[in-house]
Amino acid sequence: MAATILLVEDEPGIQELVKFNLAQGGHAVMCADSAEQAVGMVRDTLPDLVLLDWMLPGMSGIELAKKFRADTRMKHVPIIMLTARGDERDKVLGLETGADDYITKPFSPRELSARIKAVLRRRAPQMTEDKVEIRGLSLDPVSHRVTGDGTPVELGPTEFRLLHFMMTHPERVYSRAQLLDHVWGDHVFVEERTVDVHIRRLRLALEPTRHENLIDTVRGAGYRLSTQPA
Amino acid sequence: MAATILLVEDEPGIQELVKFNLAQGGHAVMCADSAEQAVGMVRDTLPDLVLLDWMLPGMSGIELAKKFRADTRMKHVPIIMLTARGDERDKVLGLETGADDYITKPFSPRELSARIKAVLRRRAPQMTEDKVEIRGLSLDPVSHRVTGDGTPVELGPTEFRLLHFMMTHPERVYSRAQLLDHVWGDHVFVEERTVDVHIRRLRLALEPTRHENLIDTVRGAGYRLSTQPA
DNA sequence: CAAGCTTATGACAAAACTGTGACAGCCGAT
DNA sequence: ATCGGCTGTCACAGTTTTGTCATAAGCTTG
Repeated sequence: MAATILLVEDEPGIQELVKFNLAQGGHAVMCADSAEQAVGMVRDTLPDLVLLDWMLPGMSGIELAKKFRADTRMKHVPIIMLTARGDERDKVLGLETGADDYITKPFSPRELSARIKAVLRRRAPQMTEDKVEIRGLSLDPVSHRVTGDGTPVELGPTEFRLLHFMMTHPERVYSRAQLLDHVWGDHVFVEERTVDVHIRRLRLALEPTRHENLIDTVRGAGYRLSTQPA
Repeated sequence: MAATILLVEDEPGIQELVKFNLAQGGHAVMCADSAEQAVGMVRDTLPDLVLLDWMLPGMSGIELAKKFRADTRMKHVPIIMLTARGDERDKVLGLETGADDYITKPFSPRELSARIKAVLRRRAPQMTEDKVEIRGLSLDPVSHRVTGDGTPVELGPTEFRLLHFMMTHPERVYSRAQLLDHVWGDHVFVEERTVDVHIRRLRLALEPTRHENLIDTVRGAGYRLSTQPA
C-alpha cells in the first residue's frame, strides 16, 4: 500500500500539511513547487501517483496533466487534482483531461488517504508479460497465443488485447468507455457500441472451447470477466 | 445546512459555549458528557457530525473514535476532534484514527462553524468502492455483484444503486425525496411513489435469500435498512 | 369500527440496453 | 489489381428496466 507520491503544490503551507499526512500514511513523498520541476521529476522517477494542484504559477494544472498524458512513459501515472472548492467546470475539465480523481480543498486527511487508496487500488493489476490463466483459458502475451483447455483459439489483434486486459483485471466491471481507454487507447474516436461488437466477436471466438460465457454482461454498467462459472 | 450535531465534552463551561454557538448556527445539538453516553447516542440518533473532545474521563477520545469507525452504522459519521492547544502527538493520532478534522482549543466560534461547514459539505460524496456486508448480504461495487449468504442476487441497475446506497447508510431513515436525490440524482423528474416500487422490486429480488425484510418501512417517514433482524 | 392516510402490489407501455447480422473501408499479402 | 482478414458503424430485433397508475391492504385516530 505504500507508494511513491509526487506532490505538485506551490503553497508551502498546504505542501507541508499534505506531506505530513502522506508520510503518516507510510508513503514516500516528493515535492515540486512548479510545473517545470514536476515534469522533470515525473519523467525521472516515475512516481506511483501525482497529486496535482490546480492553480500553479506558470503552467496551469490542466496543461501539466495534458503534458503527462501525451508522453508515452508518463501516460499511465495516476493523477489526483487538487481544486479550489466547488468549481464544477474545473472538475469536468480536470477529469476530461485525464485526471483520475479530484479533491476539492479544503479536504480532510481521511478523504485524501481514501482517494489515494482508491486510485492506487484501481490501478493495481498492471498488464504484464506474464501468462494468464482463468477457468482453463490461458493467454500468453509473449507468444501471443490463446488456448482454451489445450485447443488453440484464433483471435484478431483487438480481440486479443481486449481479452488480455480483461483477464488481467477479472471480477471487475468496466464500462464501454473504460474499455475503450484501456484497450483501444485514450485518444481514439470510436463509438462506444463498438465495444459490444468486439465483445461479441470475442465470445464467438471462444465458443469452440466452451468459454463463451467467460465474459458477463452487466446491464447498465458494462462487461466483466468472471472467474466463477455462471 | 442545518444539521444534527453531537457534542461530546465533559467540561460544562465549554459544553455550554459550544452548544450556544451551534444553536446560533441553526444546528440541532445534543450533548454527551461521557464516552459511554456518546456511543449510545450516536448509535441511537446517528447525528450528522460528532464534535469529540480529546480528553474525556474514562475512555479517551481516540478510543471512542476507533469504536465509531469499527461499527458499520457509525462508520460514516464525520468526526471533528477538539484538542488542547498544540499537542502535535494528539493531532497525529487523531487523524490516523479517522477524525475528519481537528480544532485546537481555544477556538473562535467562527473557526468552529467554518470547520463544521467544510466537513458537512464534503460529507455527501462518500460512495466508496469498498465491499459492504450486512446480515450476510454482501455487495461489491467493483465486481457489481450481490450475494445473499453465498447465493447470487439479480438486480437491475437502479435496484443496485439503491441497495448500495442503503447499505452504506444503514440504520438511517431516508425519505423518498432523499432517496431520489441520492440514488436517482438531484435533477431528475420522477414521482416519489416510484421509490416505493423500486423498494418492492428490491425486496422481491432479495426474497430468494431470505433478506426480504432487510429494508424496513418507516411509516410517514421513509425507508431504512436495518442491521438488526426485526 | 369507519374514515382518512400511507404503503404494497400487479399490470402496463414507453424507454433504454444489448445482441446480431450485414456492410464498406482499410491494408497487407498475393 | 485482387483477395481476405480486421475494424468501426449501422439498423433492427429481442429483452430488460423503468416510471406510473389504479387498486387492494394496512395503520392510526377518533
